[in-house]
Amino acid sequence: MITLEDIARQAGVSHSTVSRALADSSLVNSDTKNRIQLLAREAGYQVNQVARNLKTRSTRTIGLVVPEVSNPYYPKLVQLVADRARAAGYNLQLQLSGADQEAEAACLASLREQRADGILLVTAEQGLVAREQVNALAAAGVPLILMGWVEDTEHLDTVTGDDAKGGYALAQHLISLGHRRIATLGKLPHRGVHDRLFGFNAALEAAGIELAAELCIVAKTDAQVQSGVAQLLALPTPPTAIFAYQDSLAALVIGHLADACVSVPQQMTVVGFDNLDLASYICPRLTTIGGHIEPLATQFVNLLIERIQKTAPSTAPQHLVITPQLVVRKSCATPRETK
Amino acid sequence: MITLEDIARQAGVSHSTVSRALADSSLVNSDTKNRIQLLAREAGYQVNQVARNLKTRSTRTIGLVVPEVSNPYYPKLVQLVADRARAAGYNLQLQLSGADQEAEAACLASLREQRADGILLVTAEQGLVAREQVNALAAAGVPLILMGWVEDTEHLDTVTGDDAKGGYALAQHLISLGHRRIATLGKLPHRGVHDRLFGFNAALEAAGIELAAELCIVAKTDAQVQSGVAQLLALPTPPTAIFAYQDSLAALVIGHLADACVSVPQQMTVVGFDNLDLASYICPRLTTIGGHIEPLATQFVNLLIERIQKTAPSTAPQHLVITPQLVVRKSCATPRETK
DNA sequence: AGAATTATTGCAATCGTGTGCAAAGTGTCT
DNA sequence: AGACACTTTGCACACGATTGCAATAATTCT
Repeated sequence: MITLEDIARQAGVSHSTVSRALADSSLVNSDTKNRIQLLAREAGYQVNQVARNLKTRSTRTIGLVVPEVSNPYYPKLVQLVADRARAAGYNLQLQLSGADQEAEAACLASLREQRADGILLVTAEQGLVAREQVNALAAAGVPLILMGWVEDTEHLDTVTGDDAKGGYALAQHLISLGHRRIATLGKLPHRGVHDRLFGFNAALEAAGIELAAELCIVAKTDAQVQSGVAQLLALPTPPTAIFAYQDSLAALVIGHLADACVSVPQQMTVVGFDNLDLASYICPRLTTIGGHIEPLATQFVNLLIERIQKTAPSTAPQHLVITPQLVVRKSCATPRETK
Repeated sequence: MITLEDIARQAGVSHSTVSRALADSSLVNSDTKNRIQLLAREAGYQVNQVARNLKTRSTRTIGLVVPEVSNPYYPKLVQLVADRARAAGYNLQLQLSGADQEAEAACLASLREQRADGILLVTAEQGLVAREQVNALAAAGVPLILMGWVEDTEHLDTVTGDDAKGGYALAQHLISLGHRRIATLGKLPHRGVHDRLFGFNAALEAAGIELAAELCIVAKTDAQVQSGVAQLLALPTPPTAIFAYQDSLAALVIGHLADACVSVPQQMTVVGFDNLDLASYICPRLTTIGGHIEPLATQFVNLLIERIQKTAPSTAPQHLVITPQLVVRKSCATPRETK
């Protein structure tokens, strides 16, 4: 691998001059500068960023920690973050913390060892697993932004979607269509007042609709969804609408309904959350909540870069909240009883 | 940020001893070793990998270049590669070359500057855009594996799915169901004998089925798919089956067929390619070609690591080919005319 | 006891850059 | 001609680790 020294020897100057010439410094004679630049280009010189990073104490790298990229929510986020990072001149070091974030601490440790200039940490259902490390990083002054709502993070920068508001809007939509018996299907018990299920239920309560326990299905895997759907259909009075915690679950629900010869939306209304690409792939196209991922990603990266470059208007922890929007498509209808 | 020197001062030894102690070298007294290790842990010392990388001339990082992660094919690959890389103790630097690979050269340059130990390059429809850089890297001895079939790469290590064989199997399946008038819908003119469309058409020809020009639709975007489907349905004798170049296109096709009140598979058979997760999400679940991505990813990473560690059985360029399998689900039926 | 061996430790160089500072060179002005 | 300013260049150190080699201390052997 060819170094500054090699070019210097070839040009008959010192490596300092080559360094300055390639940095286009005004301290070198423009003739020699051109000569050196040409020489370097011909020789195929590529700067050794490792050495540069050591010297400059900066890597122009941001670390992005997400649980996985199998779940289609995350790739969308990764793509947006990667694009914005690149536009700002940063490299992206991707770290996958595992479906249950079990490797979160290891990811952060690795990023810290690599001296990433800043870290974007996306939490999921498990919350903030590596709380100690995050606090240590924050204490050490490493720029770090958290995505997703987690308890006790007032001292950290956070970017969050207003899931509760999204859930609320979704429920209102179903109620306005005339639905009264509405099932929810999703993950384990939700994460408090900032959760989409919480908002959804809040709207139901506000409309005076009872939350029947038999209409709350806990399901994550395809098999669980299948049995959940079967369970709902077997009820004496089945629901007329199902809210799935996320689009991919909604897609599975629709599949299992089709297997049971229940057509969507004629015989059952189904809604999801996140407006992933698959929401417009599947049939019928899904009514869902969307528009939050893009601004989330943008703010996520922007805030981090402000922190890295210390150009943020305030040094106080920021808590950005993005409000998502209802996206109406074809998976909802008025309940069949009222038809 | 705390350094070896700091720990050394605190322990009253030289930084060399600290370095050895943390590397668990047998050259240091086990008492001092323990003392130093404890001290380092308490002080929250994290090795500076940048400095280490410079000295050891290795980064334990592999660069992965993919066009994008919006297209659901790539996240699946990224996930598998990331898991295997982590298992082997390597970090992953993700580089997105853009939907049209326009930034491919920049990605490679960046990875080279960062001194990645090895590079995994995934090409797409555009082929190998940054051919010069790849040849330069290969000449410089940087381990690099190519995924995807591209012309004139006999001198490089490659890992490829046998797309033609997959296409062939798919066509045979449709033929065996009785289909004779079969449309193909996909990207721009295909890439020769290694392409899925090529294999598909080869099977049709082998069965003596004519390839009508009006049944070959070129489409990439949703709008193009929509008009393509409309075009097919408007034919005097429409096809009884449609082969979409990839699963996501098949999903769109199914959506537009539904809009036109054509039910799948009763009135139209549809097949895709790749067996992405969405193939089992959508309704009806998609018959497709699959099983290749996992072995592709595994071989991809394994071969690279063998190259990096110079443990490969042969130094000659390897050309690994993975044969995919037919995955039969619910999107195919016998043609309606014969019912 | 003295020599030889072994166990520990520190010194110093190195990886490839960036950069403050001094030195040398060039040109201008009085 | 000499003082001065300005341009251009190189020296040398630093970034934070790893590691060969020499030096010292501890132990064993004759």
